[in-house]
Amino acid sequence: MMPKKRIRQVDIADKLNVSVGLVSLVLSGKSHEFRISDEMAAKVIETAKALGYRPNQLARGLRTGKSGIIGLLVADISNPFFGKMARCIENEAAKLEYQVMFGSSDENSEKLENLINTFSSRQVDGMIIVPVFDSERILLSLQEQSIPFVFVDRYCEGVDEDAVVVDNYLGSYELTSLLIKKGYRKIAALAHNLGLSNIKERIQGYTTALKESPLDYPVEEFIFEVDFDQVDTRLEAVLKRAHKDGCDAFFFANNKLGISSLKYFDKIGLSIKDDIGIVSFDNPEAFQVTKPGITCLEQPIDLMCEKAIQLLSRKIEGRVKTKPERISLPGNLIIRESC
Amino acid sequence: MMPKKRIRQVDIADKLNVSVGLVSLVLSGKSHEFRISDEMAAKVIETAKALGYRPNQLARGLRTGKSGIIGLLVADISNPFFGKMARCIENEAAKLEYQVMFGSSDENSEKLENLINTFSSRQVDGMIIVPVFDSERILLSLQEQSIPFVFVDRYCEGVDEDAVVVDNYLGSYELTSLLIKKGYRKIAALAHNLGLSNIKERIQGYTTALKESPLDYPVEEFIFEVDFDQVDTRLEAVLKRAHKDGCDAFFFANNKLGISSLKYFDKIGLSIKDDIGIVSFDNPEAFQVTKPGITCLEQPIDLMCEKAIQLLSRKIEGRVKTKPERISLPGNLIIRESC
DNA sequence: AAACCTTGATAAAACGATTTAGCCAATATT
DNA sequence: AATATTGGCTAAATCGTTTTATCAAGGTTT
Repeated sequence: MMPKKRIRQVDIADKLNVSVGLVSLVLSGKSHEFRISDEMAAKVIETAKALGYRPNQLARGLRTGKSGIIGLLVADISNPFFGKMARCIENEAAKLEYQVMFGSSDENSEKLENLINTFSSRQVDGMIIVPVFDSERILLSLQEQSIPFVFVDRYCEGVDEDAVVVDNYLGSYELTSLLIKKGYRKIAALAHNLGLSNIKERIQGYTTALKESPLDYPVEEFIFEVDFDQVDTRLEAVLKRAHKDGCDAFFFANNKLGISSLKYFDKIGLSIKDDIGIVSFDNPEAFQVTKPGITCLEQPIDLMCEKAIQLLSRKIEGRVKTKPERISLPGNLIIRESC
Repeated sequence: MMPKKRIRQVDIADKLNVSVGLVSLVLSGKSHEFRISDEMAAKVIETAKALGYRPNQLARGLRTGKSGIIGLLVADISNPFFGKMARCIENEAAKLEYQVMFGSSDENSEKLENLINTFSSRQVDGMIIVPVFDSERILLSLQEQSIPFVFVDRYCEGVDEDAVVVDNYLGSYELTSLLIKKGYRKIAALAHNLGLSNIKERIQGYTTALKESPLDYPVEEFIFEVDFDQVDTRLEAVLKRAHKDGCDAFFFANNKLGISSLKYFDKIGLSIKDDIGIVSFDNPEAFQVTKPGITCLEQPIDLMCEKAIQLLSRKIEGRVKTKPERISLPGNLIIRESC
């Protein structure tokens, strides 16, 4: 069986005894603009279809300088939060005829750097980036390469670019206030990296809510940082420790920590709602099916992605814009039975 | 501030007063093969680094005929099962210096066709495909284009290509047998599309286990098909109906149905384990944190992806191979408290 | 009849790499 | 001394498009 060669514009041109240029003009819809006769145009389109022509986007991209690809850089595509994000970005990008290429940084700035560099090498037209800790340098260098990008979920302090995030401060403030209102007396906060912009804001909201409350204890002593790769080794101990120190409620700064902790509470034998109160950022399915359901702050991922692609595409198309925007969208407080 | 032009090989060549060809040879590591002097090679590499050269993969791809991109076509990247898959494919692909571009078909053959066509247009070197119902035609046409691809999770009956799947039959057989052993008398099965190869096998395993058991009722009458887009409208009624008809246990053919049903059982007021027994395919986090935990069959996603990329890469590299393989890997039965 | 449009096409130069054929010294071989 | 070999490089074709400049032929205008 023959390997069957791909059909190129020149094949169409040869068949019709015309030039490649003409074929190109017709196929890219410039017939009228370049006064190609309607009959000729029709013939070209017809044989293109008949031969099963598909444009070679590599060649087209090389010539036009646009690859039609958007790079999506998340911490981990297998995290349902980023999975949802990927899906929303995919949908929005598709509307503008972009394809999405993704990469997971694992919250590691070196990996992020590698990904950014390969994506740049692949001539992506723009990137949607979830920046990680300590990635300022590479992001500044990306700026210098003048490849358009926007931040989502978090931003990088030293890098002045568009960003779309949930209102982290308000969300945490609401979650924490709820715990306080319910009568919990000592609330621990857990986060995986206190250096990230979104986490900082979340801790800020948490702290402020407590400071404004009648509760009076050294809040800072009950903010715990448990890195992702320490979940298996340290999380259980931290939870036990906090409980032993009198914490009767927990604020989780993201879904991973919330979910993992659920397992440990069960193991330790602490009953949620009866023994301890719980609130968390994000709204993964696990929070919806577990009993009691977990009170949480759902992020408007679809809206965030819509905005992000809007910002990105106008950058790509070079539509001017005075200053980078930092868009903050309200989260959705979902009250369940965990507190 | 200047737009700062990208550095090309010719810029390096000009700076050193040599030809582009030489620069290319050096940078692609062919110095020795083409007897470029070590000092020259060193100079090229040095200035490449100094100027911050990054190869243009579009140009390279156009010339070499390899884009370095693998297309991943799943049903929905936001489904944690496919999210995990994406992550594993990403990791395996990275080892071979491939980037991954993804697309979600939503179990829709038209969408799949569009995605396959755009991916083909983008010159992906190969694709990992989760085929959907009624996609035989487009897949055969892909075969004719001689673009390498392998199936994962399911295969398409009429298309003879490599496939990597979990042992669906055995997994379902084990899950169902467990329910039978626990003493449940009437077990309903729910699936979202009985036409898919993996679902067929799962139903086969379920049916066989029942037929081999002392239980004696018309099994076929308790196999329910609830499409993804009918979950909100029909699932609750189906569950109620089955329970009213005497079903005391449920077999779910995938995570989506299992998770959604959990919510409805809660709503209907049926207590899992006390009132009904439950088993499901897949092992999403929701099954791990809910109480009681859901007994399920975990798929070896990492292994499946490893195999899939192996098969794909050997196809891409044209390494001969007698016949397409259909690899079936054993699942991992996880026994929890839901039955 | 010369000058001018108009219409409908073509030819050729890009885009940035890879890759092959070949050139010219200098050295080695017979 | 003539020829072959080797080392080190260059020139040019090529990948499949897009895009601009150009051209031929016919129709209008003076």
